[in-house]
Amino acid sequence: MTKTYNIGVEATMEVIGGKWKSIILCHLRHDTMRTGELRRAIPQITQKMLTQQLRELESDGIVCRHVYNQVPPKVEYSLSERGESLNLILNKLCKWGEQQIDDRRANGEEITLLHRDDVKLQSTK
Amino acid sequence: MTKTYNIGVEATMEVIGGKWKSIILCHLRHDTMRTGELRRAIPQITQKMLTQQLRELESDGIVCRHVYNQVPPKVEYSLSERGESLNLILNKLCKWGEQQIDDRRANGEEITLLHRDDVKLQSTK
DNA sequence: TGCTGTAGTTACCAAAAAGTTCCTATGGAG
DNA sequence: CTCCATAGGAACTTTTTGGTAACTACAGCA
Repeated sequence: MTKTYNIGVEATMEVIGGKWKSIILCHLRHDTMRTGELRRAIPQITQKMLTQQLRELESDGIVCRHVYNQVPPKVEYSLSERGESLNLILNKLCKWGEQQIDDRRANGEEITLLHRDDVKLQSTK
Repeated sequence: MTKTYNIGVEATMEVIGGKWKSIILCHLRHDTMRTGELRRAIPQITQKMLTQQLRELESDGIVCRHVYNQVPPKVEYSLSERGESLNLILNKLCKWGEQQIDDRRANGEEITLLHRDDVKLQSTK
């Protein structure tokens, strides 16, 4: 009945794993975003997956959902404090991937990165 | 035909995502390990998944596979140079998860972490 | 009146990931 | 001779994850 993890990384991947969550979180690093903005920022995601993943992130305490009571609906998402604590990790995950893509292209692979991240790595302190 | 990523983190998660890969990699941070050692270190993994994930990590250039030509067989796995470049990220993924587990337990959840990571975070330089 | 944009739900289906079971080969221990 | 440990493979099933299409509500606009 007690939830058991063997190693910390399991708990982390439970939160940021899956096809979409880390991507959504990377976008939310910069701004608070509306549902439609997120959908346009992640063109391949469907409305269903976007909502579903955001709901899970919300119930894990990673993102905040702010509903404006108006029609047509307006809902904004942003990183919670707990979500912000992932910023450094998200930055590094982006950078590492960019580096691999560069390496692979230098190696002759046909591979493209559409949006390079311009976030400066914060110091680890 | 050209492989396209929208954001760096996609490429990273392609490599370390899934239920087992990040766990395997965390264990290999410390030592070169034999197949059986890994299997014992990750009790819930099956032989099949272990082999499969290690093969994928190998073909992504993250781990090295060293086969000793002897009977009974002996095979060792270790992080490649590219794999080592994930060390800092893996450490942070572990630490973040541990922190969350602590928070959740402090919050009354029944939750256990069997193996706390004792790796010191390296400086980012 | 009918169309648009918004955020979301639902039922259903497909694909990917993971799990189960049984199989291989062989030197050495007893 | 039999059994063990080792690393892995093959066939198959189950579970999880992701995708499709059709639907809601309502203000604003022409």
